[in-house]
Amino acid sequence: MSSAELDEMIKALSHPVRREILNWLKQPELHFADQEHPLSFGVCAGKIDQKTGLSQSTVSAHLATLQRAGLITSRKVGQWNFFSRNEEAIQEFLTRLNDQL
Amino acid sequence: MSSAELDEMIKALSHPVRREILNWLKQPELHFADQEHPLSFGVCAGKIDQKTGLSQSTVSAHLATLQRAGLITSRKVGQWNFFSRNEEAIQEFLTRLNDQL
DNA sequence: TCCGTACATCGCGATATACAGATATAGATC
DNA sequence: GATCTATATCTGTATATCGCGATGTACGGA
Repeated sequence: MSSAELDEMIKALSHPVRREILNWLKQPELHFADQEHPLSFGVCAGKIDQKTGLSQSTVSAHLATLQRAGLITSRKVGQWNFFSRNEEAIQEFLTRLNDQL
Repeated sequence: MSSAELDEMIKALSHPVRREILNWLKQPELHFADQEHPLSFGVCAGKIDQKTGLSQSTVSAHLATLQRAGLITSRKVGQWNFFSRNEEAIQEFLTRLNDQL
C-alpha cells in the first residue's frame, strides 16, 4: 500500500458516518436482516441510506469515498448495487497504521 | 476513550503533516539530533517548524490539533515548548480502531 | 415504449480546514 | 524597561468537505 493510498484510507475513515457504515457491514445479518436479496451479495445502497437517515445522494457519496479508498467493494446485480467490506484492505490498513504511528 | 475522542484523534491523524510529525517524535534522536536542549524534554516547536518547511503559525496549529486530540503532550520550559508523543493514548487509539473497524 | 425503482452525479450553499502574514504574549537578557 | 527569541493567537484567503435537492442513467416490468 502506497503512502497516498494510506492517506486516502484514513481520510475516508475520518468521518463518523463512514466508520459506522463500515461497522454495519461487519455483521450484515445483524444490521440488515430485512434485506430481501441474499446478504451474500453484500448490502444494497438503499438499505444503508435508510439506516443512516441521511439523503440518498449523501450516502451514495460516502459509499463512493469508501470505495475509492478501497475499503469496500461493490457488486452490481440488476438495478441494485451491493456493498461489502474489503477485509484484506482493512487489515492491511490497520497493519500499516500500527507500523507508522 | 469516548467515541468523540476517537473521532478527534482520527481527524487529527487524517493530515499527512501531522502523521509525519508524530512519526518524527518517535525517534527524536534521529530526527532532531541538532537540538540544543536535552531531547528528554521533548522536541521544541521551532525544530518541528524547520523540518516541515511550513510557516511557524501553521505548524503551531498542527501541534495544537495533535495535542487537543491527546496524541502528544507539551512541556513548557522557559520560553520553549517541548512536545512528546503520548504513547499510551496512541496505543489506546490503535486498539480501539482495531476493534471498531 | 413508457414508467417505476435504484443509484450515481451535478450544482449549490454552508461550514471546516489549511496556510501565510501580522500581531500578541511570555520569558530571557541587557 | 527596552529588546530579542519562541510560540500562540488572530485575520484573511483559498480550498475542501458535507449535506441536500435536482437531474441523469441503467435496469426491469407493464
